[in-house]
Amino acid sequence: MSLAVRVRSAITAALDAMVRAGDLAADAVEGSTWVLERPKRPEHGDLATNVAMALAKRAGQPPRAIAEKLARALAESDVIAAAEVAGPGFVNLRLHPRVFQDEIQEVLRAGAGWGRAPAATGERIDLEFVSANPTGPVTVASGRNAVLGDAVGRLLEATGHRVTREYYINDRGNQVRKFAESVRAAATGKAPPEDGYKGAYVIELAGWLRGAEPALLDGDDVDALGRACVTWMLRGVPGSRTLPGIRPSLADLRVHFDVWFSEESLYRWGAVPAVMRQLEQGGHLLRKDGALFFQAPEGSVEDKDRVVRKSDGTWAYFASDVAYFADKIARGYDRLIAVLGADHHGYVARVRNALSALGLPPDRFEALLYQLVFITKGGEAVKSSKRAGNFVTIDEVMDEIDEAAGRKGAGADALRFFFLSRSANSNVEFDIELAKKKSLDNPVFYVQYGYARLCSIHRKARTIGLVAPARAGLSGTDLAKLVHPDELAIAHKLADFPELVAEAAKLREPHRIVFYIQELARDFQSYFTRLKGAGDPILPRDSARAVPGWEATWDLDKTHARLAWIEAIRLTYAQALALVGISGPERMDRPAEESPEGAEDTGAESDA
RNA sequence: GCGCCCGUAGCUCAGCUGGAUAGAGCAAUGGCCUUCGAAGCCAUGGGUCGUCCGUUCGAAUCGGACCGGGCGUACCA
Repeated sequence: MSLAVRVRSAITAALDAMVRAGDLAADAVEGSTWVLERPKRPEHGDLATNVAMALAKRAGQPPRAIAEKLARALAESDVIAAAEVAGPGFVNLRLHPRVFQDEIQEVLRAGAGWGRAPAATGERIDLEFVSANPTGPVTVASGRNAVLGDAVGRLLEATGHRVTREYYINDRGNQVRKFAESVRAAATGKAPPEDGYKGAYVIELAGWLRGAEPALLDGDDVDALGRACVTWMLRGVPGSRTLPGIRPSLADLRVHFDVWFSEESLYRWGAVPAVMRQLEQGGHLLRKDGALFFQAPEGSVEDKDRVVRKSDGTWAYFASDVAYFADKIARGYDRLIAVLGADHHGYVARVRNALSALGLPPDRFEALLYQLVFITKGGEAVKSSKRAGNFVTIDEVMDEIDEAAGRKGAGADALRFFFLSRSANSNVEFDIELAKKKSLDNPVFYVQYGYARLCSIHRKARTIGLVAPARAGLSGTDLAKLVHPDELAIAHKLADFPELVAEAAKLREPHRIVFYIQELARDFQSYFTRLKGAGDPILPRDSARAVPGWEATWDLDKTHARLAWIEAIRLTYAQALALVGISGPERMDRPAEESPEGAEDTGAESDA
């Protein structure tokens, strides 16, 4: 049983006892809502409750009077060591160390399942994210979408939902046509068309298609060429750094999809006209100025009429979107989540209205909006545009950081941490120069270093013949040896983890996990360093072990208890990192120091 | 104009389903490595929580008005 549940039931039992003793009216307790919270200040106890204040009105007693009686009644409990009344009527609780020690056992018993709900007990969720136009590489701006969507997916899975990760490929329409025309122009050495794509990758793609798809390049089927371009954009050009491919780039970020859904396929299967016919039969389409509009349903204040077929006879993107969402619902999901930049927020009402018009449940659609990423360079705003070809790709950022850290994947870790360490509601400024220059200052490395150190303690323990009891079961380990206040406090923090995961998943807020990891890392590092200063090492030092008969004076039980505790921390840490897709390295070597400027450098000035 | 998001320390951000003396990282200053990992630890300084009004025993948190910023309000996607 979890710590919070144990404490809550102790309070409930005490309230019941008060009712039986006539100290409290039964109907005051019935249906009341009160909270158990972590006080900010340690003097206020391990936990505190506002129950006395919450009951005061209905009980017809002053909060402090109820609190006093509750504190006395709690004295009977075996989980609460002390209860005292404070302030306007808070009851501050101090728990028996045993409660925290038991929690270590809970963590170890749960193992890799710690913090996770049983699988496949929740909803079937379709999670659509990224879905960036396949007319350019993955930019840092899309990276935020990718990382957020992926982390939310991990959270949803951890809380028992079945998640399909989906990328909607806009592989038709104006943008793709323009892209194809730009590639064709580049292949023949011509200037790109007006509003065409100008990046270096366009030229690279053209060169590649010259070998791979010459017939398409020279033919006159722009749509077919467009599809080929999209295919190669997704897949990447072998060996190219300019065109690594959307799919491999995302894979480097540890973002994977179950479904790559083609917009064009909705037309190929006739889904768009079918859905439009249905809307028309329902009287939701309106002809105006030679175009066809979707009429927002009566009473929907949110949105106005939207074009579905332009006056030139082509379908607008909104037509395929309606068909797409209808298709998703037909696939039987309980919930459709789309991760969207804030610039798409108007889209939410549009999709909901269309679903209602089709007689489908609009509430199944949920938008997860995040604020936009502003790219700057040395503080100056950079206008990012795929068409103009000036953008920052996640690959260049990841490569740069990988190199600085001397470890493949460090860039993905840093990027993920950067985007996930703030709420989706806050704007992000991404400074290219800063990101590259200070890449090793990213707090993710602090967090990872903390993980590596936990692992290192286990390694060291093994070399002197000690094995964390956790790994072989806890039998014989006396967790009562964990008495250091920090050890109990950290155990308490571990106890918070499952509830935190549930909360973060419910709110779709992975940044909560990131903050938790940082706190856990800090708490342990602080404890560890201070323990060293206090001359109370976890493991016997080499010099101590050199003395014959050292075992007689060493408290081996305490060491075992601490190793079990460390394993519980490591496990929680690993689970938390996995939830946000950040790697937990077992070792981390400090990257080679840059040689001090000019130290050995008697040669020419650089960049003269 | 209307709609959504934001305004918290010098900077970047947590905290916002109401709780006690508002937190972290970076930056600044001063300490701490002869053995378990110093990418660290400890300490100090730094805040009218945009402004005003309201609700409440209690407001950074809820409501209203205003100020400032971002985004949207396309026959672009």
